Amino acid sequence: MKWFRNYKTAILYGISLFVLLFFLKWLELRYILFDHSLEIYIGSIAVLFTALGIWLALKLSKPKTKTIIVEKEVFIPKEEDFTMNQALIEKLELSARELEILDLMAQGNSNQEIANSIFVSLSTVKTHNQNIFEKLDVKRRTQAIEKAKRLQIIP
Amino acid sequence: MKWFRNYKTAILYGISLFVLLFFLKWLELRYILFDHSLEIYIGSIAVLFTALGIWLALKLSKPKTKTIIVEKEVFIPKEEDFTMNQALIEKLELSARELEILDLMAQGNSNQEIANSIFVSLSTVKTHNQNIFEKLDVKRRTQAIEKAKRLQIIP
DNA sequence: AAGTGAGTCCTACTTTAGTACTAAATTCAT
DNA sequence: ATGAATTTAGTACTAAAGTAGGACTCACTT
Repeated sequence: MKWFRNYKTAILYGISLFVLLFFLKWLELRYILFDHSLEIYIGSIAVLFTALGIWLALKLSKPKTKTIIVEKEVFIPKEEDFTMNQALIEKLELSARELEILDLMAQGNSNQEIANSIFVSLSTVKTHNQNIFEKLDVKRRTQAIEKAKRLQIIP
Repeated sequence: MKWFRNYKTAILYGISLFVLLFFLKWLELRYILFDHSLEIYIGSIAVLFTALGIWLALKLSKPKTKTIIVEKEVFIPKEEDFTMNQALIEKLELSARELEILDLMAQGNSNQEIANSIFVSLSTVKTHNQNIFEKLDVKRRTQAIEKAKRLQIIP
């Protein structure tokens, strides 16, 4: 009987309307000598347009939203749990290009391979490396990779 | 009088409807003789009852509740989620010494540093490296580190 | 006792990485 | 438009890494 609870008022309205129309009909029969079909027509109009109004309101009204925040433990896969430590990157003053090279470095590429993939010379990669090592305060590429991963600068 | 409170709006609506219809009836009695006003009367009925329907739906219907469940990701620090892929290590035939060196390598140590820390010569480390690279099918230490981490051979 | 595999160490060599500069073109905000 | 930062590229050098052999010891197995 859930539907009844939900539409209780609507049903009550319907019943009251029916009773009311019946009462009016009775009034009409007793006091008015008018064309009966007109009254039925008017009543039908009223009922129909009330229904139309209800339908319009229900269909067009914006639903009142209730936001329930449910905390759910999500096991984040390793490749997804990486959130770049933007603040740290800025503090270390690592440029976008340097990060790009750092990433390629961590993937196991040689300087020559990095140079080829980003279309610059080997010299340029080496220069970037120097800056990266200085900024990260490391001596070797392997240290740079380890530190960058530990500091969440690269995945 | 609890029932009155519960169905107050419905009753009030019923009364207002009654009053309204009575008023319309009165209007009808006064002006219905003029045929040209019938269209206006019907139109008024339609508009009024549409409005009533809208009002009824908006005021009396249960508010539509749209429940938005927001799954809040709770960061689970995977402290020691590293389980060494023992099966894979055996398949790759990596010895304990090789794993030890691989680990030190991944921490950013140079071959000389590795040699010093495990009290062997640089040559020995290099020999181990050759075997590690061959077993992991890589060309460089950085690739070895990347692959070993990816395959969960080292943390 | 011979064989095996892991670990050790070596020489000699090539390749790659890294250092220490210099310097120009480009980008970008003030 | 000017100055700072970034990106680019170079030379010349040293250091480290990697390659390709060979060789020895030791523990363990067959």
